[in-house]
Amino acid sequence: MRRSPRRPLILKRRKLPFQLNDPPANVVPSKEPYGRPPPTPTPPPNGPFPTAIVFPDGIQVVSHPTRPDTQVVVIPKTADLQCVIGALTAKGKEHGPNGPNKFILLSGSSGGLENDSHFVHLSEGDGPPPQRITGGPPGNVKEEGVCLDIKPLTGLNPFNKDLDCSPLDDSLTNMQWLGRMSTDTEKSEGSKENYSLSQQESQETSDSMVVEVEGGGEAKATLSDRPPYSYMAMIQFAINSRPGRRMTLKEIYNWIEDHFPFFQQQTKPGWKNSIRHNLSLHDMFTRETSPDGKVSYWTIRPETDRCLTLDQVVKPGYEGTVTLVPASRSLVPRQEQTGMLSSSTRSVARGCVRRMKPLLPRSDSYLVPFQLPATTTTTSIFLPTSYSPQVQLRPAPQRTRDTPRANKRVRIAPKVAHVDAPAVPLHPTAKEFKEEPACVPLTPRRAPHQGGGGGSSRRKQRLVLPAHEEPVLLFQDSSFFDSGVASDASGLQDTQPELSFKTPVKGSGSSSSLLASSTPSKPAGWEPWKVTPLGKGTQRAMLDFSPIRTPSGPLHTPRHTPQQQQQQQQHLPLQDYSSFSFSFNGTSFTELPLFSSPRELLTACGRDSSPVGAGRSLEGLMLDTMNDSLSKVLVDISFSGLEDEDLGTANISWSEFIPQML
Amino acid sequence: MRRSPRRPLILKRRKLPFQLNDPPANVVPSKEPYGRPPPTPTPPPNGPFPTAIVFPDGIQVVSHPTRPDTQVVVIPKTADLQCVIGALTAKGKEHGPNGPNKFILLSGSSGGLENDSHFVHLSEGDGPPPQRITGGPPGNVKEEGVCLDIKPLTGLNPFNKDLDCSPLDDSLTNMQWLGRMSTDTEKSEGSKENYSLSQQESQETSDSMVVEVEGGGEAKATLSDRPPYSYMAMIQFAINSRPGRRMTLKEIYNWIEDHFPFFQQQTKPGWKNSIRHNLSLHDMFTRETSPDGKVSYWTIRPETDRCLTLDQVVKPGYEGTVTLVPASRSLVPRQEQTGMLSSSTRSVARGCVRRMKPLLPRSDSYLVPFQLPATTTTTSIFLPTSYSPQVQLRPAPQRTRDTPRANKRVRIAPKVAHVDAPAVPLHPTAKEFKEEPACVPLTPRRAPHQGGGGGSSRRKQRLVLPAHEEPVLLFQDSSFFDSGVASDASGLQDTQPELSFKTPVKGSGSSSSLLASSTPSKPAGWEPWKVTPLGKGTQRAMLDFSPIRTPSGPLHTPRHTPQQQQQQQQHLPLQDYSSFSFSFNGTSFTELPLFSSPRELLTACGRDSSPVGAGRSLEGLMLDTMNDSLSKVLVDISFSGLEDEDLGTANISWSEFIPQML
DNA sequence: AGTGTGTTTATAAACAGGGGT
DNA sequence: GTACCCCTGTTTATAAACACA
Ligand SMILES: [Mg+2]
Ligand SMILES: [Mg+2]
Repeated sequence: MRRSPRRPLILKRRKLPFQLNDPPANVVPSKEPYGRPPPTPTPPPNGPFPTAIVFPDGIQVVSHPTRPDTQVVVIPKTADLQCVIGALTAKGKEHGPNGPNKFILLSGSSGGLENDSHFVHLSEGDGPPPQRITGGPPGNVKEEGVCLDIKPLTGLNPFNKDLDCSPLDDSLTNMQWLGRMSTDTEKSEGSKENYSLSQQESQETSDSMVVEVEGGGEAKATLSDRPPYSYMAMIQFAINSRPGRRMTLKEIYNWIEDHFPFFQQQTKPGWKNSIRHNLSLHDMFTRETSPDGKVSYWTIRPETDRCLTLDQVVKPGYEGTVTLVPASRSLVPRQEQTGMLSSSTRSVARGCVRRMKPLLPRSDSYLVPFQLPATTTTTSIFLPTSYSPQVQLRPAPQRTRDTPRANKRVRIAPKVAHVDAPAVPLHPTAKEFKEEPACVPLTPRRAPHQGGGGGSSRRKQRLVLPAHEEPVLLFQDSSFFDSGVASDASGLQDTQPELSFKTPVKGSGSSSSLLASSTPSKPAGWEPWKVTPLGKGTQRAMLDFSPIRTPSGPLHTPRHTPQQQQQQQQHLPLQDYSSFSFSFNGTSFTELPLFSSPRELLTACGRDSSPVGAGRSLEGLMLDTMNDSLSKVLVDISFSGLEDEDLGTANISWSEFIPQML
Repeated sequence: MRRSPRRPLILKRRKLPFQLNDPPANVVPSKEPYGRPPPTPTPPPNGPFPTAIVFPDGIQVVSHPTRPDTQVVVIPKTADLQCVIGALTAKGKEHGPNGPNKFILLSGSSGGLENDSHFVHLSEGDGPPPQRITGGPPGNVKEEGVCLDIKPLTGLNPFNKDLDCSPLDDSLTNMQWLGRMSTDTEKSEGSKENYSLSQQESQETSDSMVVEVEGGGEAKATLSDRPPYSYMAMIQFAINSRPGRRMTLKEIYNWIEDHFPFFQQQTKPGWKNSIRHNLSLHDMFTRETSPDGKVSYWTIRPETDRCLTLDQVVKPGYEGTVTLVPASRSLVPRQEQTGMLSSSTRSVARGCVRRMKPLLPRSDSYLVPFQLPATTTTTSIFLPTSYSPQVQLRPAPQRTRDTPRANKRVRIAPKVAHVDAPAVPLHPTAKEFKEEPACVPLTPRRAPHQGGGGGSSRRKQRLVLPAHEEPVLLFQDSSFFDSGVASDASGLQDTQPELSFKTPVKGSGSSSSLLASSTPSKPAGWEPWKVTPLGKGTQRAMLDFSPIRTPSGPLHTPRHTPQQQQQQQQHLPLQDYSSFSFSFNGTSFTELPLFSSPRELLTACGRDSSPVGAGRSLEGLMLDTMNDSLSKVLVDISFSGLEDEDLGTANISWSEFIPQML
């Protein structure tokens, strides 16, 4: 029934199409009613889970079909929270620290696993201070880089505190090459492009060669599967992998081919067209010219650069992401890919014409990427710790009974236009920041809809303006996790708490100092009124993005007391939540160490062109948390040491909010 | 060979594909070399011109196949300029003021008419003060609206000075309804949508009903042909047709269907998807919400609104553009189109599934649209005369022999972010404006590439930054007209000299007063250096957009002395060029009352989101004038009174530059 | 449950223009 | 010197996935 072979590949909430290379049918769709889009084909349901262990209240825990360290917990709506926690605890302890320690929580409401399940994958380091991944040689690290460990959590036990993260044991998520990029900064740029290309790439990926591609599980995606990242994401990965944070088009091609071998196998160059298209389309990518005017480099506009790198979004289930340039590729001259060969030589290379496979859905979830400012490169772009992405682990609010729904107040930190000049000083004294005004200068556009009252609720997807009339955004019940925050893991679609979240609450407005670098001045000519406040009225869930714990040191974000002025809830110090903790709000998670998925990291700034458009960049912090059901939740739970204390902490949060939800 | 039925429709430089409804072939293109896009199919050549009159030097004048008032002049490269002028004069006098008075100038170099000829259609009023089209009732005109007459020039004789332009005799380019929109402002908005819709539309198009659709020529496009406008253009037409300059989605649908019946005939709703896509994609379209929050209106961001209306781009050759809601349609409830009918009712309406036809190329050329600020509506958006689009008719510079090529200096006025508040005062004292600095505040982004010297020559299409190191842009020889300025008339693709051109030359920067409304402040965080200066280095031709003569009064732009600081040429007062005059530069037209085509009007602001992005809005003023050959030029020459004086004026310009060209 | 509206991504393609052969 | 081809870059069109009211 699918008519077009060119069906767009949607990274978000993929319906697991998995139909690859359908021949160009091009059937004339004479059956579709006029004015109505063709119905979305229903994907076949996922395979049943093999082994199910039934806990009290009907809670079932089954192994994930593809991820050995993950289990799926099917929770009936009638299940008791204590049973859920008990089951999770039991399972968490079952295999010890090396056993499966990730759980996908699924609501059993719809009679089992739904084929269009949207998983939220929360990966949160729960150890004492999380390990910090420093960028390569220690000398290259200019500031305190912040790294939230997103690995299978095997490194999160209290003993794994090595700061360089080099020997992670999961080969599929190997991040050894993380620190390699810091060396040889700005080396051989603009000269001997082919050679320097190989140098840089081999340098970047030399350690990756140790990864065994064949070592994967049975159902895992192969190397040649299409990566679950959008073109925009991959381009960012590529560019940010370079010390200079710039790349020529050819280098981008090559980087993507090297890291996502799927594209090597494409016989048609359409994907390159798409790369170019994305570069041009999205304003976040700008072109610079070498001093001699000979070479064009693509860069990421600093205001919009969230320093996304592949390592931050590396997904264990997808092997291709970690993969590696085969030695034969990374070291040989790349004439073939770069068009250095004559056209006749290239002509013979073409063979069977194969269409692009649709994007592979992430097998089940993805680990949330975090902005690791300059940990992988020695670029001048470096964020002081106070600017680093942080997620505040907030305690569950003392949910008063007043508002039946939509009472969890969570704020989204405005995207602080990322100052990538090293001249930007650290702001260890960030505690003086006021909260609301921080948003205001950042949102000159898409401004607070101060016009009419209601305003439409239709949102620019994932853009929510912290309207100044409601700087504190409200959660709505059962809207948090379903298909929302991390979506279905189909490729970097979520928001990331980038930089330190001012979590500006309405009130004093002194936070502009950090924000001055982004978009301090409201552009003339822009009229904030009347613009439909995206997400207004119907906005459901907001993450309280607060400074996360600084990985290797004390928290740099003491001034985070966001909602206090407008909320009755207590705000606990962050340290109390350094371990796994999240909470439900009503029937949904409400305040969470939720790392919004990197989606907005990738999308928010894409089309925005102006620094004043940082108002639009703020869209990047909107969470995809506006769903109504918490039927499907994927949560990585780390039983780092299996201490009951940690579980107890989690227990507090859960026990407080899960009852409403289940 | 064309593989995909979904071939995009390119409005610019259409190759006259005219292949409509090619069945979904989807042939596997096994013959295309790897890495190389399939070759563009060569369209069949245009039909031969029937009757040719040969003038000395081999100059041939033939009747245009489709436009009765147009003749095509094929000029061999060896032809003498005087012969060209003589031929044009003879032909111009041949039929008197009512005879054919438009000429398409074609270079005979390539052995005749090329099938991919790109015509530049210059329509320039040459009478004394050109008539002004006032917006409807005189009382509604708030400022001196500027209207460059783009009609068949029959109204440009010195006797046709009526200010309301109502009785234009060309039915195909009927603009009678221009003034009608001014009445009933803000009428019945948001209430009884269907009814008010009909009201507004019938009001808008009531006079258009007199247009005879069947009266066209033999080869003319029919009503159901696809309009030559992009979706973005049509949306702007639609929205700007409303007094409030806002429309709901349904209204946009209906407006487009009414004015472009082609879309009525579409059985598949893909075009609506495209409408929605364009609304979302382009930042120039924003959504507003009614005070009660019930209705969403789509608006055009004021900074980016150039007030384009269909009447400004009305093209005589395309009947669909002027056409008119049949009475049966505009007055009946529009349930069928607006989805008011039940789905089952709609279902029966679907019949044969027909694919969208590709965009019709403009039959030959198009009349350049001008921004007629608020002439069609009584909206508050109204440009004072000094802000109105203006083209300066500059004298041919005394071309010194110094630079063999690229010596014509023409500047592009930065797009002054369009102040649509009537509060903006006129600036009759605009002569004090300095030239360069005006550009600077407008181009905070895409800024002057002050990094390396050369910079890449690849441009963001039609965006040229007046790099501050070269505020005066240079023409390159034979680069002006071919496919450039007005392109091939495929749909609103060109730049328009919008607002008054500050033509900021490097030097004193006092022009910011007018610019203050647009984007006075450079956004923080934006780093202008290193951005590849689009069009730099290889930019070929720039139009010297200077204030055009005010239609019904003295010129309001006395301060136009753009290049003088940096050029050796004399700058004549504008009044000297009030009549037809244009000149060649080297082998190309150089300084010209050239109205860049409306393309940039439509495209420049589309994706830009920020007022600071006015720097990007400046792209809108980039001309598509970067071609290398002047092989094909379409020029409307108006022999308004057939006075030899007028021709003499033209003669001066021509004689000075045509020799190098031909 | 279905439709309409809105947001994004993917893909193909037209075309410009530089540079190489 | 020119024609042709490839590469890079810019836009537009179209389909589709998905959110959400
Ligand atoms: Mg770009
Ligand atoms: Mg928009």
